[in-house]
Amino acid sequence: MLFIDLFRTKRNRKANAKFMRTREFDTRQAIASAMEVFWRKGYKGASMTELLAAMGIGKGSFYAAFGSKHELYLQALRHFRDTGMLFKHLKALPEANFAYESLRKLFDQLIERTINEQKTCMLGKAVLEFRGQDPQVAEIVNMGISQLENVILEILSKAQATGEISKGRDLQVLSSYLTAAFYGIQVLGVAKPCRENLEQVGAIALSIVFPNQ
Amino acid sequence: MLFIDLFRTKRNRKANAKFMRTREFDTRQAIASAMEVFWRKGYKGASMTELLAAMGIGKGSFYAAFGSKHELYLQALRHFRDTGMLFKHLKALPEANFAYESLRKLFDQLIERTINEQKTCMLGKAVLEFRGQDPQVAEIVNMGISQLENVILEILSKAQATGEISKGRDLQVLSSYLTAAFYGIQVLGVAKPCRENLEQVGAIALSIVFPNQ
DNA sequence: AAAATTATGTACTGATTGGTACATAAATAA
DNA sequence: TTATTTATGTACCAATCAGTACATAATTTT
Repeated sequence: MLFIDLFRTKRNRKANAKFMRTREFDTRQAIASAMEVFWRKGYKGASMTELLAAMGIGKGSFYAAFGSKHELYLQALRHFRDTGMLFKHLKALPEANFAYESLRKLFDQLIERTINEQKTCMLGKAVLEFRGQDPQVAEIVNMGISQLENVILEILSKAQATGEISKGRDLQVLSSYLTAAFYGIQVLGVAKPCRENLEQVGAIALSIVFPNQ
Repeated sequence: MLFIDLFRTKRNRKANAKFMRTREFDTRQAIASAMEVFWRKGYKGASMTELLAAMGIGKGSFYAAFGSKHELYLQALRHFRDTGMLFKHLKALPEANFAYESLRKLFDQLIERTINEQKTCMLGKAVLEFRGQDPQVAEIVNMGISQLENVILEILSKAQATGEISKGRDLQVLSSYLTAAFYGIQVLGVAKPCRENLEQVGAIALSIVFPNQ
């Protein structure tokens, strides 16, 4: 309910209207579908025609519900960020015993996806397309990347508590570093889709955090 | 002369014509100007109107000389690659004494540019925009990134010869790894333009290659 | 100077862009 | 059933897209 209200626009602002035709599509599902298109094609590369086809709705419904292509893009970016598309399993495994294992899995899945689907993190793609020029995009992306850093930081913190990582190390910087590696592998991976090479690169990136593995 | 011939199109195919009006613009300079626009805006984001304005030529001249926007983009990408835009100094300093210094400088300049101009490597931007879908773009980018890897590899090789890097290490993988770091720092840098953080990340990335620094 | 050839600028094209206007359909409260 | 409100589909819009056609300007060989 609260979720639905977020998407009410000018024409639709009376939240507790007494008379209204019910919406025939699921807003969340429509955003998810649009996200897939933006993810593949980027903002400029995705046309309204394509987006509407993917969402399965008409122009009338769309502009009543979302207002503009740009607004839809922001929603799609938020959806990507809030569903943690590229690192779901990290949150799903908060009790994983070994940080090394978790992060190794993160990189392995990343490499797999990069090579098989040429799908890179949508936030990274947005970063390069907008170069921080669009403040709204910038904020969403910044939050999303901080989120990834924090998830990694949590893992590293637990590892430090259990002794898997030595006490003196600056985990804040290490999580930034691993995040950078995360994006670097994607760019390199699309340009040169060689699994073996990427796995070696990932292993080196991790070896600085876990010198004993 | 050979350079000019590369840009002859259908209308212009008689290479040794006896009668011809001389071209009023410098092809190379025009490509360089177009490159700046593509670099900032991407392929889809750059309109012909913008490109022509930047190049300072009219439609007639343009289509006679280049054939299409896509063709111009390929030329611009090649120009970017062949002028080594983002790592000029690495080639300028082949006799640098210490590999660590050279690479440190590479990362410092990269961070500076990323933060000040939000300008990331055009090849990386092309990678994410095209996702390896355009074979011509893919080939140019692949070559360009290999070029960067090779420049780094050369530096590492010399360092291994002088003992700055120990004998047993796999330099091939290390240069791929540093290339990934190179791109990762850019993505992270545009998303979160914090110089201190990026410098620390860069230092960590290098520390695995030069554990004694 | 005349013939030959290419370069350039301009007017134009059809297709596509994101977005609007609006008539109609659907839903509910009265 | 009727009044009220919102959702939906369609026809339409101006602006912009990349690209063409072509007349004219410029250059060189003859």
